[in-house]
Amino acid sequence: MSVDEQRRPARVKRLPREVRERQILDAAVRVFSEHGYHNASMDEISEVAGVSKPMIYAYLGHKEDLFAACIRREATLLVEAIAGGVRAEAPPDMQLWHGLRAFFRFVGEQRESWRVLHRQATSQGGPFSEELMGMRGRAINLVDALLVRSATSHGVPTKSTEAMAVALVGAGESLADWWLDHPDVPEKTVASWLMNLVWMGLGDLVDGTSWVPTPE
Amino acid sequence: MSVDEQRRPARVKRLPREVRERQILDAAVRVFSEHGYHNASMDEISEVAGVSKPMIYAYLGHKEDLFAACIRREATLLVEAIAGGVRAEAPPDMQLWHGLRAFFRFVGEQRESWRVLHRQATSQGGPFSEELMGMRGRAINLVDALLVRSATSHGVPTKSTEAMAVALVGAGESLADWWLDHPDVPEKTVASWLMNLVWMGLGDLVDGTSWVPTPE
Amino acid sequence: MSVDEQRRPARVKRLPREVRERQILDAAVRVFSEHGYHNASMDEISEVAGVSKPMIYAYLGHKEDLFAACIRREATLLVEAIAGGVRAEAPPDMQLWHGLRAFFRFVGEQRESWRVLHRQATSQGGPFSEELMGMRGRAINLVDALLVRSATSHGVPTKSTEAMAVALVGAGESLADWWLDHPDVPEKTVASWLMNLVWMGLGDLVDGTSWVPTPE
Amino acid sequence: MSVDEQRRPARVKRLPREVRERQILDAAVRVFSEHGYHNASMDEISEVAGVSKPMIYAYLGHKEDLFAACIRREATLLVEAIAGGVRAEAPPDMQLWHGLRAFFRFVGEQRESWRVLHRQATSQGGPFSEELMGMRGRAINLVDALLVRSATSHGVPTKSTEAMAVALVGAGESLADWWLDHPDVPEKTVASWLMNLVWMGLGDLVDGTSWVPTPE
DNA sequence: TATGAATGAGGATTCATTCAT
DNA sequence: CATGAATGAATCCTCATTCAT
Repeated sequence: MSVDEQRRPARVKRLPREVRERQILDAAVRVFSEHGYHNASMDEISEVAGVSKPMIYAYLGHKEDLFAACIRREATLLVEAIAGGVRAEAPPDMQLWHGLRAFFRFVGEQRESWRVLHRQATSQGGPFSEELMGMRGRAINLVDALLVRSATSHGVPTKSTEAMAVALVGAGESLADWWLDHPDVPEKTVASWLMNLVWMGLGDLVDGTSWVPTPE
Repeated sequence: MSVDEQRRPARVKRLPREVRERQILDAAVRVFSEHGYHNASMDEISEVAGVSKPMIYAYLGHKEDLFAACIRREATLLVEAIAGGVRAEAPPDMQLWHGLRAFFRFVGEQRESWRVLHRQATSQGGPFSEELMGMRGRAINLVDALLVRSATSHGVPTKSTEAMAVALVGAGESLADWWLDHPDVPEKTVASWLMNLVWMGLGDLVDGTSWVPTPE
Repeated sequence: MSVDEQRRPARVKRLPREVRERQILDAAVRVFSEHGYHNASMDEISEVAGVSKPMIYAYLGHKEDLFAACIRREATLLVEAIAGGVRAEAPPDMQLWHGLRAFFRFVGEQRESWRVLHRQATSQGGPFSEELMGMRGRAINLVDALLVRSATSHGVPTKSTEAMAVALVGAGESLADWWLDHPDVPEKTVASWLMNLVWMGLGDLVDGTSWVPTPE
Repeated sequence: MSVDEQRRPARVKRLPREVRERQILDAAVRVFSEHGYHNASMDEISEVAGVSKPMIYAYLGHKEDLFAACIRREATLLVEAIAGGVRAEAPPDMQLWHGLRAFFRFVGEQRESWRVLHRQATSQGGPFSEELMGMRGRAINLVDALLVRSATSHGVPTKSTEAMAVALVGAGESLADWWLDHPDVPEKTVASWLMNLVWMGLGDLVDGTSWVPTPE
């Protein structure tokens, strides 16, 4: 089996639309993830997908639409993966823990998806940000909700929780990237590092402890 | 004074090379930050710089080189800003605190620089990553060093410090972005949020406390 | 009944060929008239016709053929309309008069047809000109015949009649276009304007009067 | 001298902008006139002009702009030609006569220009119509003014003059086209035919004579 | 008979880049 | 030192046209 056959689906004729759409999206994710949005050419995507360009345009629209479709699909997968990992009835810390593990598992298994979501979508302005920032925002809200729940259950003011959530999501993204370059570290370990950072760092939300600069 | 005159330096002839280079870099940072690397055109840069394109090529090379030069300059400024804020003789926590404040001050004051560094450079593959990732790496190392010093001084193993540093830098970036959209929050507040997250979260490095999942 | 149903024939299966062809031609005339030959897409025609593209090709051939068929049909209608208006036994002037009235009636009632014939067909080079120019030529010949008959019956030379006929047809076309933008003018009025111009202008054919430049 | 050299200007380097613009417009008129707006490709224009496509875009903008520029230039030439032929102090009939002669002279000498103006521009909807219809409108107004002057100076109502002018312009266009296919007829002859048609046909404006249908 | 699926081929447009002055 | 003039090389996108069912 040649490399080409590995990379390109054997060019099969007359498939139902649904299948072709998936083929195209797969190819697009691969190519966008590899070259970035701008350097990815519709030509290469069509070649990788084993489909002619007109089909891409017919089924998924312009380059922007195609990219948005990629993001939408991958982001949905990610969110579902995380949601699938969390147990709603568990206490807040366990919820966060399972969410983190699901997140890192996703990143580990779907490298290309993650790269498209994090690297590419974040940096493109305009129409994509909306699509993606929506997803990111949902993630942040989720974490935020967790923090608020923890905090209020301890009678602590919640003013900074949104910012905290933002910080944590950023930490997670950054760590995920780092992990991609250090594949030897087991997923559980990375997750536990972040969990510790997060949970301990949120001590002040829980017990009111906080660091304050010593007056100079 | 017209808007144009504000934006474009009056086209003066026969300036020394040094000056021209600064003009060009200023323009490039502005344009890259506004449109992103790919959508920035050399034409616009030359126009904004008030310098003809051949000059740009003569002084700063191809588009990639120019972009790298922008990043190099801005990243250096950022690193210097941070370094300038830190006092070497202070205890680790105060060093981190001052570093954070300097970082947020830079972000607040040099929005365009920050956008180029964070948004643009991160997403471009290839030659820029190297340039930028180098800088980012240096920041991470700095934080790492701090963590290591704290940890070792308490006899705690240091295996995870690099990852921790990565996470913290990510949290900082993410928070900085968030802050750009919430300008009402004072710089000191944002910094203290992150400081608390960081410092408390690092508790385990210092005193061995850590969160562990309850066995299910 | 929705707008779509008004515009598109309900997609019925297994119609006799004749009916399908009419559906297609109707749609084609509509679309060509609206967008012009080049900007009309086979896709839109097939959609408007409520028929799949392969049917169009099977029944009416390539785009050019289809366009030619449109022109042929509409031109035939126009010629028939005019012929139907003329009474062969009437004197030349009354024949012209009735022909003109029939012509303007057609233009007023079949705007789309007229637009396809005049605007689109005229400007497309190549295969259409032939089809259309044939029709136009027939119209011109008709007028020409009338002029010749009038002239010879007065013993006047007929050298310029063809050119005169051409001029008159052009005047009619131009006036018809103008009329489309001035719908308040009654058809009879427009017709009489042109009739007067024509008939009086042909005075020289009839009685030998003519305008000659005064020697300078 | 080869055919190519005849057709394409020898590719000369580094000409001033003005010259290049004229070269490009010349080529564009030629190509548009030959293939029509839609079938004319920017590639062919650039080739005929002996200039690369980017120059065309830099100097004259998009295809639409280029076409509009062609029309504007040619229409201006035509109008100037006619204006140059008319003597303002002459009586109305002589003015019309000289205008007609100038018009036919222009058509005879600038076949390509005429084809672009009449065939192409007329049929393209949208942006061109405006440009051209403006010119055509001016021509019509000119004729109209002449008619009005003649009519009022004879105390005749002027209601239909605009329509008459439209008809006459249409007759002129049509006759000009016909003439292109009958080059043996001398220009003066064609002009006089039209002049007679016009002037005699306008008799009713002047002396109140008119044709009326005999009641049936 | 009728169509959803598929594509070859070509067209407009835009840049980064470089001469020649 | 400085630039107006010029282009090669892509890229996105669309459309008429045709299989295979």
